[in-house]
Amino acid sequence: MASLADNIERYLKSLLDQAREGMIEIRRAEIAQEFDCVPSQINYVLATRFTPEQGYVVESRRGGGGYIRILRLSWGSPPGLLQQICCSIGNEIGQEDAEALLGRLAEIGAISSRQEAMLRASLRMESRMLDPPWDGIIRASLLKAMLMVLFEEN
Amino acid sequence: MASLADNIERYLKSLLDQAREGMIEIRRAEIAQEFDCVPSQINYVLATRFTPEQGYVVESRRGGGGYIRILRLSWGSPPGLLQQICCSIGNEIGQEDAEALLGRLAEIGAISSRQEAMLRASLRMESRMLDPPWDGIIRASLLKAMLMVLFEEN
DNA sequence: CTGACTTTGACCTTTCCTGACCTTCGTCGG
DNA sequence: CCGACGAAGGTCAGGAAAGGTCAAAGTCAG
Repeated sequence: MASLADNIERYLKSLLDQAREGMIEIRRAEIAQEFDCVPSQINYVLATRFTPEQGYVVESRRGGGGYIRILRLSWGSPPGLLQQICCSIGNEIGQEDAEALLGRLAEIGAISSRQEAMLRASLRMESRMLDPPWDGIIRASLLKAMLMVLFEEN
Repeated sequence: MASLADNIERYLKSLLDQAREGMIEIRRAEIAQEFDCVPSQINYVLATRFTPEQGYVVESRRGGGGYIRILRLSWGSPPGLLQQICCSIGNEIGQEDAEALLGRLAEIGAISSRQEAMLRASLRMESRMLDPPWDGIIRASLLKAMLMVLFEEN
């Protein structure tokens, strides 16, 4: 059921969980061999699941002794979290960035996966109904409203 | 007479009953094959019988390893009340009706007064930015999304 | 007979995976 | 010094594998 890309993603994230400093260094060819796939599959996974929007930074070096380094970005202290998020949303936000943000929130446990699913579904419904530029503007305001209400525990 | 759509609906709901977490993940093509029908019949069933108003949220992903995920909302207690509210909102709602609804939710303690204030502010912003009929539609969508997320305990 | 609900199929979009070919970097022989 | 070579990683396009959309045709109760 889970695709190869999903499995590689999970594996890399589990490595990140174990690692201190939220950083790991891998050899592309090694990972590819472990999962019995072509090396460029690793690039695909990195490009689709480890973007800055999703909270990761990837650097690499070619040539002999080359490597790929993955950093997991962390948000600052919980007190200012909501403010940081709202700031990063801005006045408008694209569908992909919005969903990446939800994924990130779920990953750090700020929202449950059920809440993530519902917010995602809401955003998609809203997306289908509106055209640019309204969709981005409304999406941003919807997201901020929902997060504010959600984090206002009680 | 039980139509094919009815049978598929019953089947999916029985899967949901068995599943923990009130969530199942299916492959469209598989279900279609089990019922010997075209895959798009599954979309029809989902679109007509698993809507948010009926207490369900559907998420999906395309492409290789794609899936369809169905979540059943718990709606907390008392069962039915929030679902009724959600239904009563309909496809669109006026600014006044929406604010009245928020007032009632705050009165019965379903949301805090801070939450009420924030939602009210959000609704007013939408109103200023959108013209009929979009404003009513987006208002309804935002309200329903909020109810779904807020009353999803856990 | 008519309107609402079902069912189907043709065509579309998204996501995944691979393989051929390209670029960068270290190193080693001349 | 320096240029060829090997060992990384990068790019990109194409084909395959899902699921989505929409409108036309079918069915059925009233």
